[in-house]
Amino acid sequence: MPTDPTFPQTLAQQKRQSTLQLLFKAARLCNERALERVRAGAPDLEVRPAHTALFPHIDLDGTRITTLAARTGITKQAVGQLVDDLERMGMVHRVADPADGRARLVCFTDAGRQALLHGLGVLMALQADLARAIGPDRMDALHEALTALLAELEAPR
Amino acid sequence: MPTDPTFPQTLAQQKRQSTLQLLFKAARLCNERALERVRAGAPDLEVRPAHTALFPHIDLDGTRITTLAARTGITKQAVGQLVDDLERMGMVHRVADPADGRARLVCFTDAGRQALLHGLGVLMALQADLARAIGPDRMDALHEALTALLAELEAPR
DNA sequence: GTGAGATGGTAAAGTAACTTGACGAGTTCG
DNA sequence: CGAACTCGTCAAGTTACTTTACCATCTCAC
Repeated sequence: MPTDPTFPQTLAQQKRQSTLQLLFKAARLCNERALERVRAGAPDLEVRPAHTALFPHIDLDGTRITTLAARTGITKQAVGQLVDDLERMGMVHRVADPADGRARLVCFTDAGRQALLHGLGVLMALQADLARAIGPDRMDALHEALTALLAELEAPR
Repeated sequence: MPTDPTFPQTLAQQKRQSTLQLLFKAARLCNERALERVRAGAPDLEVRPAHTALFPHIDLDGTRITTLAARTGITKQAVGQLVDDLERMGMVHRVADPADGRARLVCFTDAGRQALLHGLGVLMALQADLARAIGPDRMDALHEALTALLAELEAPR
């Protein structure tokens, strides 16, 4: 019984909600769902959202902290902290970069690679479930529109 | 499997990126863009993303903290903190709820209403720009797909 | 080759945006 | 009336970052 049954005139409830607001909300909820499922599959897993956001940017043959920072759009210090966590969990390890004495490469361990595949599977399963719910055509349209949107958003200005 | 040459180098580099990953990225970038524009319009504005997220849920005739918490999906304590900030900035004020001695209604000040309209305008302008860039049809499809997706995501389980 | 700067990474502390837990004042209902 | 619930706040903790400062290494012009 959260609120009165009559719809309040908040600006969140205009006749046609802003598409961008929909986008924000959908992203938040999808993220929540995916994490729920990951945790359901591995109850004592202490990998947090920030860590999973890093995973897809680590190359299989290792990636520098600085590169990861550039790819994710956060500072190298922040990446360093996340890598510290992941190293403690045994998901990645740092190895010296043979090409540069200053640099170190963040590499997956076997456990890390396995977790990566598991996470990817969960994401794809969630996507499949959602596609079934809203119809594959809508999901395709969503994919197409988002691809175009990202091309525009990432375009140099 | 990791040595299989067809295995993607990083998850971000698959041939067809996960639609959900696209969704996450698009949301993040849109949010960034919108904030950029708001700040460009009002350089010394100290309203932060968390505050703006609260704005659209405040009814014009006032809303309780508890109601705001339910609408935004965060705790009432967190809402209380945000309202403290907004009150200090002169955007909202708390008035006693005549219907319930425990409750207080969060109401906009004139300055708050003005800021609300400004922010909404920025969001709509960004959306219009993006629609022009990717084509109105794609934007409509995006809107339609997201609406369906949200209906599914918010459905009680 | 060598010194000036750029680059890779770490350390420490601060901040934003939350959370959990405890609690007192006010309301509703059996 | 009293028990149970609800509204809001205070306090402390957590997550996910950031800014500032710093050293080690590399690159390049001279």
